[in-house]
Amino acid sequence: MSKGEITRQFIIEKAAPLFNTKGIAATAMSDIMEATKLSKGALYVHFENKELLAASAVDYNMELLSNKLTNKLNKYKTAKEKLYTYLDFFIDPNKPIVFGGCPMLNFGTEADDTNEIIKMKVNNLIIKSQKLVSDIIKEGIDNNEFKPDWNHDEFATIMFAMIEGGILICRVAGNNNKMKIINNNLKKMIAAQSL
Amino acid sequence: MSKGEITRQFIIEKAAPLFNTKGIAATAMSDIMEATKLSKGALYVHFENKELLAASAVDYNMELLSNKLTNKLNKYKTAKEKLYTYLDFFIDPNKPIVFGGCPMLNFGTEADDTNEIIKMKVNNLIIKSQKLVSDIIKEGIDNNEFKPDWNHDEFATIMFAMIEGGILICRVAGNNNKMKIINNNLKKMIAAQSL
Amino acid sequence: MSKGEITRQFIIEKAAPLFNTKGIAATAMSDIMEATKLSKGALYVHFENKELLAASAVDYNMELLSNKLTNKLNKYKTAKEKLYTYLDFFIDPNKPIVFGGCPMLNFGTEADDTNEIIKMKVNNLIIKSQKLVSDIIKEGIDNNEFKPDWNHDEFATIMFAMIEGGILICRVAGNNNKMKIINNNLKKMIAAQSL
Amino acid sequence: MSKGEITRQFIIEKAAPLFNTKGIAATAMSDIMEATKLSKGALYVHFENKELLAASAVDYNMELLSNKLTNKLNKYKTAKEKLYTYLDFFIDPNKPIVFGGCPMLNFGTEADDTNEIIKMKVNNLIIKSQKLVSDIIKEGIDNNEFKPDWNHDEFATIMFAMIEGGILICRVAGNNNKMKIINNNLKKMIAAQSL
DNA sequence: TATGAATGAGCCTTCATTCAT
DNA sequence: TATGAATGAAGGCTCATTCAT
Repeated sequence: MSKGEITRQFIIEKAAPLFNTKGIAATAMSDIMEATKLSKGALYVHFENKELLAASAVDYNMELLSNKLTNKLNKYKTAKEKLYTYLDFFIDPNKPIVFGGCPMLNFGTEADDTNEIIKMKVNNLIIKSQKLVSDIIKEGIDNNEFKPDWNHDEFATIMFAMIEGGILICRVAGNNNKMKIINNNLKKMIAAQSL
Repeated sequence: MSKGEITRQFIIEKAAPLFNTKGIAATAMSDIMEATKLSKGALYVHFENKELLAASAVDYNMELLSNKLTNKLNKYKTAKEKLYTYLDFFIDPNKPIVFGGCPMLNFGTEADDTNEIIKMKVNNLIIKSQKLVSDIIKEGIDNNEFKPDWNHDEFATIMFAMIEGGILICRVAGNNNKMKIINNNLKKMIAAQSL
Repeated sequence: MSKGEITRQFIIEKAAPLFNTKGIAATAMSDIMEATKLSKGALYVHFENKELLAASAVDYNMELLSNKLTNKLNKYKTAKEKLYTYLDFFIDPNKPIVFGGCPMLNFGTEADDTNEIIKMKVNNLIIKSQKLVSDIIKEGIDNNEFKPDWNHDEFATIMFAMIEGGILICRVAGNNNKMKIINNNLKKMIAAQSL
Repeated sequence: MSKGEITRQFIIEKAAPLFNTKGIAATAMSDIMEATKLSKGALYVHFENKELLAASAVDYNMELLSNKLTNKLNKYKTAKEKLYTYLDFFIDPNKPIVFGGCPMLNFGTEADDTNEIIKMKVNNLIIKSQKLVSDIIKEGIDNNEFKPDWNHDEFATIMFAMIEGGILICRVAGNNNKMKIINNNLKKMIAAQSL
């Protein structure tokens, strides 16, 4: 990695939590200057404008979430264990895995009406996330862990939606009570499909 | 309503969709001037600062949603009908009842880390929304529409979370496909508890 | 004149000599802030952007020149006197009537490749200037001051071009020697056509 | 020419039309980077700062004009032919010999109030240009082409001024109509002095 | 020589807010 | 109440220039 690439990556890593916390519009280039201790000009050496830096930060936040989740899931073998691990991964929205909370939720709601590029980035990960769950279940069906007629696609959607909704509820409430209920109920649904 | 109150209300009505669409940080007072065709000074006669105007706009958006929903629900008698109506009320997130989409989702994600007052406002409506569903079910249980052991509180949470998550998915996707699945599955869960 | 119009005019009057001296590109809004002792925001209350302010300053400089010239000319009756007065009006390019020198020359050369609007403004005054001279001669012909076959249109062009070229030479030289020669020769040409 | 000198010359050749078109103030080092495809550092190896590069570009533009003109003139023998060729050399200000138009006019008007060094460079060429014409006429007088009492110095000034003024008029107008008139009249004046 | 990362002053512009009218 | 002129901090961005490599 060249010096430029190192700095570029460094900027992204410092900017990502800012954007995910305050939002894109409310994060100023001067906030990123402060966080990186870099000069204004240095930021613009590596990013043509704020929008492109924000887009990179969105990517970074989403990849961070994806990678951390994938790493966790890879430690488990059975589909059921994987699904439970997935659910527990999101159990504490007030102490989130990615600083600032779920980037799909944060950037998705900020960008839906105003930023087509970021909207598409978020959409891609939302689709990928549901596919991940759906594929785990499919695997579980093939391994005779789950009932063969379980509609894995629909359940993946339901599970994803419930988790995101749960994150919203809990972050706004300031506690994770409702996520525990959601987590519990999803586990029950999974158990109900287990053989 | 005095003339002042009329103007104040007029400002809120024009500002509310702007805040709900662009977000609070990205909405400038000049945007509201343009939308209302009022002068800078006129805005500040009625609202001490942007934050208070934003707070009023948040209230307005949330009340608008609440009222429209309540009005719809009041047209139905049975709990089941009410629940189904509730679900169908959110069936089209890309042509939302409140311009800009669900204010709980929009303002909740923007405010969770940065604006305690708005965070609390959103939290109150989230709680109220779940209570509304929970109470409908309770009533249904009393009326022998639903099984008496249905955990109405938990279902209200699940239903709320799934709808909000569904809104996110659909607005970002640009289509309502996933909400149909969510709607369908929730109706099945309700039917499963019906007597 | 409303307060706003007064301020607007005041800004133009202070900005005009700056633009005419340094050029549009080299004149910063901060230069105008200093010259007017107004705040940055105040400037933008009255002018949408620098380009529009510059355009107004160009207009002002050109009108100033036009008006001063016209006033001078109006003091004389005969066409010959008017032409001589016109020539003497431009006799000292290093102490120009309009601060910074001839705006047609200054803005014309800066704008010809880069700013269509200003280019057109300058073109209009150049045409008007030649017409002014041409019309004076025509009047002189009608009054039997000048030979009837004098090509007044062509002479107006020649005279205008020679004056502008003379301004260039003299401003760059730092003295008015060459303008005296030009002035002299033009007067001889006029005398040669006099009856 | 060493490699360094080749690069230096290359930079000047690419920068010269930019400066002559946009003006010195409005031409950024980054414009020159783009035009040369050279790095920031490479530019500063060859030129201490923008001002010195601009000065070199001014020189280059003026020498280019001078050389092209001299080459043309050298093809002719008689003074009259030379004068006519000189005039025709400037017949099309909207498709100028030097890209961006006459550098004396462009840099003279930009520099007169702000840049003493460039002002002097322009002044030198203006003087030299007039001397060139004056010397041609002097030669013509010695060769009995022209009347011996023709004031060659004064005519050189008049001719130079008229051409520069004509360039201004035509570039701003976007057509060469007036230069044709100027060209024509100057030729008539020359013819009037021919034996 | 040449690169391009880094600087920081300065650019034009927008912002929320104040206040005389 | 309402206007809109005025403020000045802050916004995103560009500039000429420096310097380690």
